[in-house]
Amino acid sequence: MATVLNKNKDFFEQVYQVVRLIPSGRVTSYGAIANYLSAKSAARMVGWAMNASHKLDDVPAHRVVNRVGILTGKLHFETPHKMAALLILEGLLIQNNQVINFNKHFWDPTIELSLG
DNA sequence: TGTTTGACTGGGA
DNA sequence: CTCCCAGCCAAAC
Repeated sequence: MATVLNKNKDFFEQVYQVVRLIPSGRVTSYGAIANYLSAKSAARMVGWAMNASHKLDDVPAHRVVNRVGILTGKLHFETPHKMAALLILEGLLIQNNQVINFNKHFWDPTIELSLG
């Protein structure tokens, strides 16, 4: 089963569904989500979608960082330190706005959701 | 209806 | 190694 998601929904909703599947203590990148949804494109759209996810409380946007593991979206949270704080509570190490051992905690939807 | 922007990414200089 | 540029595509103006 390659698609646990409802592709009939809007692009934004597709992004939300993937983000909701990210386990606690794990992180992924905008590009990874974009790659899983519409094949290697619109990484920016994922970020744009997250911007509209504020109204939703089920979308752990703090688990989505850029390809290097930097919390680029922290400034869009309620408070700048909110994003890092949430990740730290989940057992991650944040230093200099960046996730330590990012590759170790990286959660790739293309892998995690296709092999399942 | 056309232009600008953006929580990104990869490649080149 | 750091800095710059082009591509990506939907929403906002």
